[in-house]
Amino acid sequence: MLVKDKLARLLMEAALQAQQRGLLPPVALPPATVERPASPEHGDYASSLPLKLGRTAGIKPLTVAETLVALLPSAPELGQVQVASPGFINFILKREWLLEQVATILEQGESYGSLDLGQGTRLQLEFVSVNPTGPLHVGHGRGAVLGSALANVLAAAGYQVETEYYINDAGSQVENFARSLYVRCLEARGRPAQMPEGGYMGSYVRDLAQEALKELGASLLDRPEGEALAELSRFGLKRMLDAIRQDLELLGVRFHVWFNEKSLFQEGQFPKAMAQLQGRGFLATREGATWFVSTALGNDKDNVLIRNDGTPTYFASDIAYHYNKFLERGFQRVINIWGADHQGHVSRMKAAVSALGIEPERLDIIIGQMVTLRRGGEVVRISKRSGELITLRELVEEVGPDACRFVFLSRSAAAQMDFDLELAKQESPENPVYYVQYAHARIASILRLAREQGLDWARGDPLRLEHPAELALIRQMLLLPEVVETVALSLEPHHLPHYALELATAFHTFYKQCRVLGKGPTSEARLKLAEAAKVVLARTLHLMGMAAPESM
RNA sequence: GCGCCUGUAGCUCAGCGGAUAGAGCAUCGGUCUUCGGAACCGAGGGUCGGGGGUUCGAAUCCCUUCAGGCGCGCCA
Repeated sequence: MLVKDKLARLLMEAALQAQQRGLLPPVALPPATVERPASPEHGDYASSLPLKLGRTAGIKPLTVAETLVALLPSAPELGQVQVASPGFINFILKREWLLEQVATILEQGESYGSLDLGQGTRLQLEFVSVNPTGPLHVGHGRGAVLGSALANVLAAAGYQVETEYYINDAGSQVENFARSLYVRCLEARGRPAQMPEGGYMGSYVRDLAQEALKELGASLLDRPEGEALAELSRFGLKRMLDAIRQDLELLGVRFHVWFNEKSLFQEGQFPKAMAQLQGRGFLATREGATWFVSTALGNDKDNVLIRNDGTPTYFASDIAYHYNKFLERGFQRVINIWGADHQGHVSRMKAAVSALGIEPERLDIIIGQMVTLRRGGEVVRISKRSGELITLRELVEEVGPDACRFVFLSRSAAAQMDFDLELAKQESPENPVYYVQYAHARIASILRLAREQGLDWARGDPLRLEHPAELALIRQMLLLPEVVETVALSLEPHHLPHYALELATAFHTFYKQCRVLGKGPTSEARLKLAEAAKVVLARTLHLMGMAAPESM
């Protein structure tokens, strides 16, 4: 149990006691929130419960605070407890307990920070899911990093996580792509042709056309158009998907499952989902099309599911897809990470899910806002269907995967972000990314040296630690489980890099002030502390999907 | 026009009901005979876009207004 939760429980016990003894009126108790005060003068944890309770109880908050403190049960974690005006209770962790945690962390090793919050809940996390009709760009990278880090954290928080990439291989964009490719093939053989409306203009289509001709043979173009298109579609999709997979791999992003949209139709999910909607009265036929009556669920308009030419819309397959996630595969929770351009899709997807009879709370949709890419002062527009683009691959190759991950992660998904390529590169030596990794490498180096010098710190006793910088470092280390909880509950991984920075700072400060290597009990204790700090740093980096280097 | 997101230090961003608003970068000044200086210590820099309100208390909640982004397809 997290320390803050334990303190909250102690407070509740004290409050109940106070009510039983008639020291507090029997009013409803507000939740005993325990938070981390901004200033260290206010202790390790603080609660404003007396301020809240004071109002409803009609008693001076300061008096409430004193009453609660007097009745507070003792606990091994708990050192001093102070009352502060106008009605705060400040908790200071017991020094011995704090120091014992060094050993606890070393025992837990890489599992330090793990929680049982999810209790094995089966959770599916779907992200990236870019149409396989072009290379990944910078914005996709953001979603990829967000998703993979979140998957790590949710797994650490006790969820049974499955990550998935949804391949849109059935829609009209795929046809559009195949046709664009076809046109480029014709052109390459000196047979001018007209690009389709909204065709894919990127130069990669030309390159792909060359490859297609080489691989499939130029005779392809003499076959009936339908056959050629089908052939090119298969070829193009395969190539694009391979490229996408490789690009993601470069960023350290992998998926458990690559799910084909087509399979929804091949395996009968689609009609089942539609039947489900029909049976629950959410379908209507108008103007030759089949509509989802989302207005019945508070949406501002209905949406077409099956066009009057009989083909299903993207929304319709997405409904079948979610039918499959929840009802066929039985995930208890589903999280989708979408780009800002899917904003309008959110409320109707939620409506669709509840129309299928699934509690909409089981579906979370995270919208990752736009990434504006800059080279120096110049803004680079990213567009897939036309013009040139900065690919994710270029970005990763220029900046490196760890720096990419760190930068993407440190902004909240809801905020648009600027990614300045020049800065990210040029910044490298002064980059926060390296600052954190450097702390880890530094510890590794110290421990190496210690071993070379034949030092043995196995019996080092952390209870000997007393320097303020040592205690501050331990306090930072103890925060990791809370950060994991925060991220798992809020689905906001951006807390991770900020924590990593604070942890690294605490270590560097300690290192500067406290000589580690040497003989004697103090050194042995400090070596233990450094080793534990390394564990926490490594875990934090790994949760972010970054390397924890032994040397740099 | 309507919906969602965002306006916090020169720049990029945290903080999203609590006690003097934080970090990184940039700027300026120190540390420099010991374990990796990719480091440490310190300083300056802010009417938290503006205006109302709720509250003992608001950057944080509500209303309004301004600015930017993204949506509002029988595209995905």
